Amino acid sequence: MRPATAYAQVSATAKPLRLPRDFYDRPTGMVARALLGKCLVHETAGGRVAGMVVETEAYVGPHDLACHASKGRTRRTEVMFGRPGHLYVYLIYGMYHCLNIVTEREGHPSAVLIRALQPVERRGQHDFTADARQLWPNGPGKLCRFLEIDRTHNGFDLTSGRIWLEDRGVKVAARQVVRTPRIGIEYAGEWKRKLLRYYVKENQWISKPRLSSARAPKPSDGRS
DNA sequence: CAAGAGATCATCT
DNA sequence: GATGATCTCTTGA
Repeated sequence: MRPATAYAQVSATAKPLRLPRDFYDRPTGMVARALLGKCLVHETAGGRVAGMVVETEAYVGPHDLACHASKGRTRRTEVMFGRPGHLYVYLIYGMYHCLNIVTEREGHPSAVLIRALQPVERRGQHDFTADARQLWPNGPGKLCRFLEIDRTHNGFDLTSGRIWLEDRGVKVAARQVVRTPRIGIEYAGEWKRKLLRYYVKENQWISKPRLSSARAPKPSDGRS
């Protein structure tokens, strides 16, 4: 028998359950926290692709200067003003997509950015350690490639259809949750300092942001 | 290891 | 016409 891997921990769980709309209809920071440990699944024409959420960021509303909706209600941000539980996907830097999940009541524009997944399955494949790093879902742009999601999926309803989030019984304890400022929002004034990024402590699949100020505060955490 | 540049385009002014 | 919720590669100490 192989030793227990992180994946084994993910797969040996209770009955999968698609998260209902109520899950997303809560304060955005709460949803960002609750998403840690949940499994994001895309049933593609070529097979199932799935990963466990290990890193998120909350974009809490029109007053949040880092939130796209703070610039008003436009065609791009329209989805965020709608019902919770839908995808907000946009193209960034001309080459990458970012996947967000709309939160809170209709009319309140807010969303959670999924920044990293721990890979669980890709068309029958369950071991990803030998993959090229480029294929890993350990970053907002890279996880969209992994999940085969692009802006054609913008507005997709997660409560019905071939993309969804489910609870596989993985519990992320409070002591395992690290909070830091969000990444790449230098323009956001006071809001860049708010602790709205959440990730699973010591998980090897969290993204590798370049901003040292946004890194985990404790170098002693990662003894290398 | 840190810092900088380039790729590349939809969206908004 | 400028910008950006990214990522990889290159350079240099």
